[in-house]
Amino acid sequence: MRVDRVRERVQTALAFVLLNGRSSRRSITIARLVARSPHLDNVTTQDILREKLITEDSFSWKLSSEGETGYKKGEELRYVGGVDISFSKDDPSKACGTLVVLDFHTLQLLYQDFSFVTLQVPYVPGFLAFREAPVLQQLLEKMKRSGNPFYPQLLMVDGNGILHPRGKCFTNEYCFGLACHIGVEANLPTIGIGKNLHHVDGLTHSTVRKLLEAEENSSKEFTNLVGCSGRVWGVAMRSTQGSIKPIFISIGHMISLQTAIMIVPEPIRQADIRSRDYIRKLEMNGKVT
DNA sequence: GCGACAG
DNA sequence: ATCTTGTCGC
Repeated sequence: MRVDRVRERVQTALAFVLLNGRSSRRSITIARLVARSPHLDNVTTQDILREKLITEDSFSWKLSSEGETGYKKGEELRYVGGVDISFSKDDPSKACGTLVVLDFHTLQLLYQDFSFVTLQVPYVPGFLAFREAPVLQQLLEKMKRSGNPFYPQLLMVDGNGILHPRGKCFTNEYCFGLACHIGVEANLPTIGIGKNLHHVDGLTHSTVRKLLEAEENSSKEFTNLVGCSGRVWGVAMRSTQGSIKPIFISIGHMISLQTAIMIVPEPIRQADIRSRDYIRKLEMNGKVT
């Protein structure tokens, strides 16, 4: 529809202003829209939550790979959670939030839960959390309340962590993606994994492509995402076998990048696959309306 | 000529 | 995100 088109444009313009801190040609109109936009509350919310963000390792467990023996069972990383959302192809507002927990050693599925919701909040670049976080947090809450012993020690999130723009990208102040958001609110270590690049600090498709080619020499598995400011925002990880399209890993909460990249994104993939699979089955049976 | 940018 | 088209990037 035409209305949707216009809406989309406005939304994009709004996001542009909010993300870049500057306005385009339509600045006057946009400024008015921004003034009464609910996104402003979202900005404030992000600012507040970001105060609690921890960007270092802050957990009691250890990775089994770094120690030989001697760790008690309870001290190892065992329960790795992954969250993702899949959408109905028929109705974009109908979605299925998914939480899975895998055994980090065996990658066996220990827990899975789904939640169907109708999302009202639109997706606006930079404010993904306000659309997707609530569902995922509910799934976590539900599991925690039930006293499930497999409650995750670490959560992998389909979306970015600190690789997130909000104005002055060259400072450390403005970055707080979905993974950070969930991590802080759930008080869990989180890792953000994006399948597409969110442009931050001069990082664009071409920039990243150059970065990947620069270290092409041995096609390293991980390539640091270095922005114009010199800051490392995360890493681009090439999917196992010479795949051209990398995924983007950035820290969410209570974990360092070095630790994060040791915990490869298999869990997220599992969540993604299962979620998609699940919603398809249901739609085949006509149980989703 | 079209449109930047997580899902 | 999801579907689709076409093949590539400013």
